[in-house]
Amino acid sequence: MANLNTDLLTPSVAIDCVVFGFHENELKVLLLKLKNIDLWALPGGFVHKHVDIETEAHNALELRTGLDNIFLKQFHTFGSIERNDTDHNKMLVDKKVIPEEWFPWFNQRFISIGFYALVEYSQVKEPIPGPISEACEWCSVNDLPPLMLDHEHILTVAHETLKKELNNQPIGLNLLPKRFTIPELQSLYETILGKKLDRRNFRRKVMSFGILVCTNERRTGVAHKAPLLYEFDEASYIKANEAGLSSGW
Amino acid sequence: MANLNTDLLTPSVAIDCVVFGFHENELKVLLLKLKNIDLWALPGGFVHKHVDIETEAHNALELRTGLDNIFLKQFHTFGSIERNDTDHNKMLVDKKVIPEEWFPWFNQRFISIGFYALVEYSQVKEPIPGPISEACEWCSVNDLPPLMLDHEHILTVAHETLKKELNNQPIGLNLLPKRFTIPELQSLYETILGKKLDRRNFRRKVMSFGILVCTNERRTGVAHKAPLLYEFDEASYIKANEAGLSSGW
DNA sequence: ACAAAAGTGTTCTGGTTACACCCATGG
DNA sequence: CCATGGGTGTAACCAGAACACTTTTGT
Repeated sequence: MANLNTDLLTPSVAIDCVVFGFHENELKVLLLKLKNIDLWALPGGFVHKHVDIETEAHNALELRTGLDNIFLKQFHTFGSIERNDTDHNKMLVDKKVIPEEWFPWFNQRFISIGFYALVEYSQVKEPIPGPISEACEWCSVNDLPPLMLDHEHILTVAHETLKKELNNQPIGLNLLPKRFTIPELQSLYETILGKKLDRRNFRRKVMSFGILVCTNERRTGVAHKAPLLYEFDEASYIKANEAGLSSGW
Repeated sequence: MANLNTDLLTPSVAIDCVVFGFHENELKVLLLKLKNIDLWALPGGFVHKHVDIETEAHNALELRTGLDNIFLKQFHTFGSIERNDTDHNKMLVDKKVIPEEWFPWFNQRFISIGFYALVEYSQVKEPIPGPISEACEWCSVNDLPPLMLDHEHILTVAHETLKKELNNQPIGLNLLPKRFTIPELQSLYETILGKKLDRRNFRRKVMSFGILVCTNERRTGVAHKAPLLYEFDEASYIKANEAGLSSGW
């Protein structure tokens, strides 16, 4: 986007991606730091006229993470008129975050389609900043820098959605390395939910989903008793994802 | 929209509303029949530049139903490039569904934000057709006429969403008259879910939600034992709606 | 009186909660 | 050898599923 060929883009429509990762028992989000100013933004972008919005979201994330097989899900579309803030856009020009020529495009009324993504933290070697940013970093959800416009709100809604999804779907395949221990999986759940769970009940419940395969190998080198390593059985995992976990009516 | 002042509209963005009603034990949807052609469409429209998308959806429905206090919820945004179909739009011009001047606007690449609405069937006295339609009618979800573009898909996704929402939220306040019997509420649930439920278990479950108030009056005039009339306790209903019903983690 | 639908209760089962206990490992 | 965390078991409890019986109404 060193150049902005607005003829190729769908007017009024933007996408924003909330990319979740998990590292050192913290839920992280991938954020871009804008140039010349202490303000951060969600990765995202505009929608080319001939490209599906889902594809465009994938492309945006591939540019930032280098990964091309990211779990992505649309969760909400943000269409308040207050998202459009001329003063904010003028400021972006003043601070040379965006060139002046881009002002008219940026100053449109935008509707933004929110996606959330789940990625394995360690697979993102070096997050890549975009044309209007000077850094791309993982930030802890509990300790966010100042975010532009309504991006903090978008992030919150994504997090809420993720919490709810835990009741309907298994989670972990996209956030954990191939092999992991049950306590690590539990820590992921606890981190997303923001509360402690009972060890024994957690184990029983996730085992009952029938999506975990024990590899009879153990994580070595750590203190205390070496925990068993598990993998997801991908076929069952996908099936559980489609069918859903909860009972209901 | 007898006139289409495109300067006032947000390009590329449309909204489509799936309006559910309940009548004679059938789940109904409000549909518009296009002029001069046997093709139906969801109510919806375009988004004015200075109007929130939620407000715009409300306005669209007020125009069709005359109601201004409709329960509305965004459920998905449809952004496939295949939604844009030039042949289809040419056909609309040929058949004089839309005037030729409108063709360029209609033939844009559109992203459509889907909303579903729940309304009390009997409160919609006479559904009102719009500028490109000659009729506005309730159609049974199980017996749909031919729908334009991807509108059947949108409708299906809305119905799927509604089914899932039944597990998290109480439903009925917006679909039933003020007073109703438990069997009527059950019939609503059965209709949405498309399956039979056990009378006794259903009653116990909905009563446990603590959102129903018994009026000690009975529905008279019907055959067999006169059932008791209930009302929703709105405060509890709203609380249940926000807090959610299922337990989960 | 009888058919049909409303209203109430009971059992059985499976999942959730809240625990106690033993095992392995690094320090 | 002991503190710490991993792994397993179990009793109490509650919600959902399946089902039988009584009550009330119109015909």
